[in-house]
Amino acid sequence: MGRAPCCDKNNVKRGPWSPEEDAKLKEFIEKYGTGGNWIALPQKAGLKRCGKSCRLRWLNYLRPNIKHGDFSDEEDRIICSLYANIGSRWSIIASQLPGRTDNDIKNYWNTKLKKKLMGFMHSSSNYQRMKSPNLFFPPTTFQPQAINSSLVRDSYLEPIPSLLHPNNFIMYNNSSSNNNNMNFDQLGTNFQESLMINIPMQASCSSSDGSWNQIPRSTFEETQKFTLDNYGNNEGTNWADHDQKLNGYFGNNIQSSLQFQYDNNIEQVVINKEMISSSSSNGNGCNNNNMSLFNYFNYESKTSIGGYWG
DNA sequence: AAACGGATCAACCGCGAAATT
DNA sequence: CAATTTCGCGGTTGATCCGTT
Repeated sequence: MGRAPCCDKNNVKRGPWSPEEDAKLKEFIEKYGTGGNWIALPQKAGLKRCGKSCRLRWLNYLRPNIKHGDFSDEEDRIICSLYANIGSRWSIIASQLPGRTDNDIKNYWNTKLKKKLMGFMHSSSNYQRMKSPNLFFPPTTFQPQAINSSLVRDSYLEPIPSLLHPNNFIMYNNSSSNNNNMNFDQLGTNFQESLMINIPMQASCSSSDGSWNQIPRSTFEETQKFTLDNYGNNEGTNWADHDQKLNGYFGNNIQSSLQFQYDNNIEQVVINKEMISSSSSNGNGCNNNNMSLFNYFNYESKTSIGGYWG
């Protein structure tokens, strides 16, 4: 036996809303509010609609100050950066864009922005410009709104300096128990190449829930180049081998970030690294084991975006 | 002008979480 | 505390639009 339906589907109207229905719903809510009960609302308002349908119509279309139409470059930047950091948590992303609904942003991402981003990444001229991303995407003036979710709060409370700067996409989870629960999203269907690098934990850990931190940005002291190999590809992923290989490159006290380089038709990843202090435990409930820095690459199309897990 | 196919977006669905009984 | 109800979210659908052949 399945779940009981929220309403009698035979006796409710479905499909697009008429102007009359819109007017009824709007008038009722402006007069009496939702009463904290969407299920009971349609009957009170004289609508032959499911409560869920009323809620959706109000939230996505009728409530005041809804913004429809084209998204600005600044909104694009915010959406991309947040998506890269927290994935498809549309309601949280919407909370950072006044007037935009989660549904709108989701549709916009799926139909336009994702392609726009891919197009950008496919352009070799832009690829060159990515070497100096801040020239292409000047620092944003974005100031995050208050966020209630502790899960994501620490991931992006800092102003995001520029879209597509690799540092913006890097997240790590310092909870070793979650290490096998990688839940990354991939933009392209042609995903072929991944890279995961173990990095040590910072000496200090200020995450409120002990689970999420953002890798700090800093000046890098040394640059190491290498060409992506087949480690960690989508079929037969062997992260352990890959981590071991990269640990061999960098040792235990190296903090790394990634940049891209595109020379002579060979894609390379530049690993920027710096020495940081580390210890086995910092006394804040964070440990240095199983730290991972994660990025992945659509190697064939020279496309990259960050991921997350948790 | 008609047929076709991709793009768009409002709306629906089902699930887990939260609230209520 | 368990059962039930409601909410809120993210994924998906399908009607419509629009450009191309």
